[in-house]
Amino acid sequence: MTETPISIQALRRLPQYLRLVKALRARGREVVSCRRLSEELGGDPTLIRKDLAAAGVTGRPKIGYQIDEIVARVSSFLGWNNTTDAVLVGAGNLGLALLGYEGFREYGLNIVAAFDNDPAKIGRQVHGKFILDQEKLGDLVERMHIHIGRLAVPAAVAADVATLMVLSGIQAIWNFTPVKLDVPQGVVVESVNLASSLAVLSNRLASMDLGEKGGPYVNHG
Amino acid sequence: MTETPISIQALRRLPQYLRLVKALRARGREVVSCRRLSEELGGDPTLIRKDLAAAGVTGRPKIGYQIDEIVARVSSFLGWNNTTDAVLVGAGNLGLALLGYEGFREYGLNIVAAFDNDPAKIGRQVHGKFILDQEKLGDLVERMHIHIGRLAVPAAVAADVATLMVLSGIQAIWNFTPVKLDVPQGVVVESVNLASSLAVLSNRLASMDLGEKGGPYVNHG
DNA sequence: TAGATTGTTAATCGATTAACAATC
DNA sequence: TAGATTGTTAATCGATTAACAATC
Repeated sequence: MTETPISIQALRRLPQYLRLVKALRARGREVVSCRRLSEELGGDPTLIRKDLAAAGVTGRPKIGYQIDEIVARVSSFLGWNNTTDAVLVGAGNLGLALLGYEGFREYGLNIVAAFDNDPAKIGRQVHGKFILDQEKLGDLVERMHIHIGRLAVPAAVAADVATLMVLSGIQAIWNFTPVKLDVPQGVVVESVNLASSLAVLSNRLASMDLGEKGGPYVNHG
Repeated sequence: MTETPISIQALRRLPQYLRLVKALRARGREVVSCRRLSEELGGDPTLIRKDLAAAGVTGRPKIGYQIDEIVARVSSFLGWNNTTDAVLVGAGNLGLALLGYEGFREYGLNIVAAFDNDPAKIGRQVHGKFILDQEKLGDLVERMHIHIGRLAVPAAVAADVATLMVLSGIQAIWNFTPVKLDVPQGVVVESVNLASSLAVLSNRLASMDLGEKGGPYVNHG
């Protein structure tokens, strides 16, 4: 229990290692070295070694890392080896897309239902999932022991709906709105901040156009 | 031209300041201090001062910052004061949601059309935008002088479609796939990495459940 | 004026990178 | 064995925070 807690940055890199080694495994590879990973993803090999060590993966000198072990340990470290149920709050454009997006399956996240307060939407079924009355969020959360909720409502009501989620028993909010949420201690919020991402893209495109052709190319993919 | 280039981190914070001061302005405020911003968003007041300075905003001792000036300078610094045309490649669930999502208007990004290679989708119109044949991407990009493309195709074809985008003249790819894209120098890639975001959320929820109740609450919203 | 607040330089902190010893 | 690669400790680098001078 004296292990140093992993840094947010390292945590953000783990899924990329996981995805890459799964691809390598699909092509028949069984072991991989840090140098190889670093060539594919960028970043210093030592950094990758530290990240893997933090997730509990150990390699063998001269051999490298067993790909199966990376997959097993990293998946388990992230809690992605068994399925986690979650709910979606907000069945607008963005919300419904998140409902239909298959990509989340890979991460072991299963949306059991969507919630909205629009009577026109309540009762409908989209991508095989029911849209339920927001009022019933607490019932379902308690009954199915849900911990995670994705928030995808209009910005104007984000704060209020987040409060409702917390009162309903949600412990982790995956926030797809641009609003900074104020939640009580014990509740975690992780925001997908599209505006921040676009700011980085706009700025880099602008510097590029201004003739920063000599600068090193950096791909933060 | 000797200005220190702004850090990625600072860049990511700017949209949050922008959003908050716009909200304050809507409530009739005309000036704001760093301390106030820091109380609302978290983070050290000095950091906010440096971020604003990097975007060209100057305040006045004892007074604070003119909200109108923050809005004007930060918007212009990010290039969000005039509309930029962009295209969307990939008209699946996620792609269509991004097409319909109104939130991007605020950032001055206007999607002029979507592209796909599925004959069943080509020619259809969604959210008022046409879905065109992927083959015609180059034509439109050239004709309308488009620089930015959003990539929202299945992971399996992401690399190939990215190559097509680059060949078509796209200079900045906003990447919504989990794939690390390899692009030539001069092309910028910014990825919205949902897996990374979920990794952070999963991990924080897990540490919370393990009884890390004494730890400081951190909201990365 | 006195106090609040900005602007800027210096100190701290943490993440990344480099160096090198251990080892299959 | 010799060389490649991991694991780990030390050095570097950059971002954040603290201190303090300038000023409305």
